[in-house]
Amino acid sequence: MKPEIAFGRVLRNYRNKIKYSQERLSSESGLDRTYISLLERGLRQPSLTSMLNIAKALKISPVEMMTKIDALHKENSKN
Amino acid sequence: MKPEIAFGRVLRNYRNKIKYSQERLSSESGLDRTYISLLERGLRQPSLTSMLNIAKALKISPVEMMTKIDALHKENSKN
DNA sequence: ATAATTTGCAGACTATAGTCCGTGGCGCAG
DNA sequence: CTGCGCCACGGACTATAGTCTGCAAATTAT
Repeated sequence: MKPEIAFGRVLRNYRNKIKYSQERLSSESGLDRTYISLLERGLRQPSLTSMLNIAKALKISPVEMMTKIDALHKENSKN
Repeated sequence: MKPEIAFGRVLRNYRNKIKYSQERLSSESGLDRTYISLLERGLRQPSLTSMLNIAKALKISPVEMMTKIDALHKENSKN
């Protein structure tokens, strides 16, 4: 699976888990709300610092986040 | 420490460990030679896919790489 | 049913990621 | 000294990350 798609799914999963709106996550992470939307839909991929800011806003470690991304990323075609 | 600096140090460390030149790493990762140089000096930060490509070229997992980056990143001022 | 919250999306924009050319410096082998 | 591998660095360029405004559709709540 493409990295942007994997990242988008992981992002949306964690955001739903803590019941944040995109807007709330936006203000916590310092990134634009519409950009969060683009990320979740896999239409953009983040830079390193954006990843770190988002992980912090989601209250997870960047390592945990990368673990999930990598797992999805390595998947062959399925989903 | 700023994410770009942390990433640059981790990158150079791993590249030296496997004794690749920047040019070799460039061709393995599909990224430009001069861009690798910029990354190592902390003048640029990578996107997610660039990180994944570089980790693969360095023959390490993205999770391991992120672990090191995060450790350096969390350091307060020292170095 | 309707009000409020949330999200998708478009367009136009600025900042930066990433490429491609080259040059010159440094260390080291021949 | 000369060549060679490796790297820092420059300028100019294209692609994409990230912002901002605003509106419409969908959800959820009342």
